[in-house]
Amino acid sequence: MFKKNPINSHVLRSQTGYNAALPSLNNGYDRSIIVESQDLRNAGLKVTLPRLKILQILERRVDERHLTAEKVYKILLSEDEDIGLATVYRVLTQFEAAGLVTRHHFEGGNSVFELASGDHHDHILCIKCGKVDEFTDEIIEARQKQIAADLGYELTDHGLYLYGLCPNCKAKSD
Amino acid sequence: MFKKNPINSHVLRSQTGYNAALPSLNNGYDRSIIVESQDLRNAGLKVTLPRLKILQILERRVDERHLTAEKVYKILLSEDEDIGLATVYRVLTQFEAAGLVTRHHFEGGNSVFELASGDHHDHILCIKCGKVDEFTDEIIEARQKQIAADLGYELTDHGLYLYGLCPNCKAKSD
DNA sequence: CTTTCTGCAAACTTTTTGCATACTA
DNA sequence: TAGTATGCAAAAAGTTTGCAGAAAG
Repeated sequence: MFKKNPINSHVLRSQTGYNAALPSLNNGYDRSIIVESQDLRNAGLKVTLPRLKILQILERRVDERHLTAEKVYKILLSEDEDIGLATVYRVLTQFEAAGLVTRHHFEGGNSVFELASGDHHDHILCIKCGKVDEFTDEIIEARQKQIAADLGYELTDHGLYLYGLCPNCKAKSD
Repeated sequence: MFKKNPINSHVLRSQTGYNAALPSLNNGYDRSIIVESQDLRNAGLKVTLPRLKILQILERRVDERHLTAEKVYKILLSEDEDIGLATVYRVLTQFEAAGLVTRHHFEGGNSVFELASGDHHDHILCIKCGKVDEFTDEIIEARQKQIAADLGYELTDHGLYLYGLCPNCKAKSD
């Protein structure tokens, strides 16, 4: 992996073998390397530094859960991780295949990735600031199923995207 | 425009001046050059051969209303039109700005263009053969507005995409 | 030790842009 | 004729891939 960052390499290596947490190496963010590592193993992926870091970045983003590959890459750079953009794409694609993350194609065409949270939800995006909120609606879900059935389709997936001005931007534009 | 196709250049030129239809030059598809030309003018666009041809292609596709720029380009090529891909992109973008076409980002990220038909509708796509059906549902529309309002958003647009197996593909996979 | 993974660079795909020439009105 | 549009080629932007070296198990 041509690492420049021995500390993080160590974090990774240290937990090999399912041993306990490493408080001294904890950077304040990753409180669950063990859990994350297990997530990776469960997904059939080897535990590697890039995968762990990317997974952590996705988990850490409680406020901005939708990230582009580029954004993930920049976050990695800002944390002095020497992980290539190609690897970010590969890892995110693997995560998607493993069901760990979901890929969306918001307006504009770029892929954005979001930690798969199990529960289905739809999105509403602010066209001005890019804010993304999530919601679910049983009525819409039910209608979708009905519509697919009426048209003779076997529904496998669906995406609902609402676009508009978020409360903040709406206030500013007044 | 560096035309190689004098016949079509002529079609275009002949109708300059709002004169009548040109049956002898009618290729069997474009029954309304005059109407289309007026559509372009109304959109604030000059009437040019590329714009006319692209508009006609979009209008002609009753069965497959959603085309990528690449697809439009290939159709043009197959009709011996000497129109560049860059122009196709430019024209489609202009059409979109003028409200003549709608741009979608179906799964996969590529832009697909569809003639704007005035009425709003959503899409259901076959993940196997690429078939696209359209539908509208008042209940869903109403819920969307309600959800946006509840979240404090001012709704400007929305897209609902259902993915599944169309009746044909479903039958085949049985 | 074997298999899998990663960094890098190069290839690809889709879309946009600059510029000289050609066309519309 | 003035101003806009187009073709071509080159540039961008986003994403994927080949390969040799490195890490995981």
